[in-house]
Amino acid sequence: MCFSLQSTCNGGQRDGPTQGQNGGVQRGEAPSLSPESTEEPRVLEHKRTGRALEPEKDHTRSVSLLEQKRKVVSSSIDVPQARKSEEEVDMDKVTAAMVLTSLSTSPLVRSPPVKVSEGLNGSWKDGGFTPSSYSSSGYWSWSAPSDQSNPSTPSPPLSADSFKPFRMPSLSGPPDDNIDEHDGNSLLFDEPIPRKRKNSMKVMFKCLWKNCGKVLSTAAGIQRHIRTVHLGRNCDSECSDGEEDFYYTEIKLNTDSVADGLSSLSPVSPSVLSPPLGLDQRQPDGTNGAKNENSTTTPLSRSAPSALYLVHTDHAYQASPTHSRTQGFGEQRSQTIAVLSSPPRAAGSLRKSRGEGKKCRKVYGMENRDMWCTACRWKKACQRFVD
DNA sequence: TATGCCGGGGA
DNA sequence: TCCCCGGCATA
Repeated sequence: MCFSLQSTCNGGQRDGPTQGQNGGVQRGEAPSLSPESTEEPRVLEHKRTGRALEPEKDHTRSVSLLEQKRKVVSSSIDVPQARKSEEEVDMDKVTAAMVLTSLSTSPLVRSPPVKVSEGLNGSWKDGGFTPSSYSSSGYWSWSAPSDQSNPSTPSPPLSADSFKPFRMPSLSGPPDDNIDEHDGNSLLFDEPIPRKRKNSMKVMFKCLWKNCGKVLSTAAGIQRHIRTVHLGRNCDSECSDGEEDFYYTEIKLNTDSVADGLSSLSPVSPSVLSPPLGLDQRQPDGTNGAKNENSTTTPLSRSAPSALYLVHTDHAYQASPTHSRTQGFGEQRSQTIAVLSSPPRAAGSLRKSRGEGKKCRKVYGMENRDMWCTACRWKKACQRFVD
């Protein structure tokens, strides 16, 4: 954005020792250096120095010309009274038009609407913000017109480094960067980080049905999907027993670390979060045996990029007691989810819990290692003192 | 930190 | 297959 305002950008260096030498630009002299930037510095100087009140001059000049016209007309034309009043009516119209025109071009009038409705490009350019606040480190900032009366208004305290990556794209960026001035100030200069963090996690709901993996943004949507597509129920959620709760999972996408979270979670991508195979291996009565644990967890854990997203486990236990018949699966899924949150190495292995009983090591001690069972010597599961 | 033991590698 | 060990999970 500094391309056509290079001189102005340099001139914006307030504290640098080379101010006025870097490019030979002093603030306030920018208008004479770049033909393309004549309007912005003019507005810039408008309040600060009072030297260049071009819009108001124009306004005054217009009114003066109008007055002269009126005088000329009224004096040079000797018309009948009726004709004269008609002339006056015309002149009144012209006057009104001129006044309106002048008012509409006056920056004092235009500024407030600029703050609300205009985009950033028009804002600073037309007087809403000044290019003089372009910092020496090369980042745009701005100040409200009311601040322009103080030439020494310091730059915002926020370091420009943290501000640049977010601010610059906004000039041509998405609409949500089109923030109003106050919001922008608070966002950019006060606490931008919490705001960003707030938006950095995106909660999605992923269907766990085999070969589906559909991802929806709402729980209701995924429930409806499961109910209608997989469970074959065409009724509303009223007739649901909540079984669909077990066929989707809630995932949190960290949009900070995932460049394009949804692209990696394409509904047709089975590599990200494979639906639990155990789902289709449900026993006829709808329950799942623990024997499905291995077949369920292994493919999930091996393929899940657990570093990229977190699996929210809360609703895994939100099932009402009426879901007790699927509790086995609930437990299985909770284990699956835990696996997803773990490093890939630990996944897939259902490491049996550490035995409580004394093992050869404890019984015989390290000094009597030759008395250990073979398994213990080999650091395998003890065969002598089996739990 | 100590212990149990899985997974993997070398012989 | 035997043997050993790195490394992880758990108490």
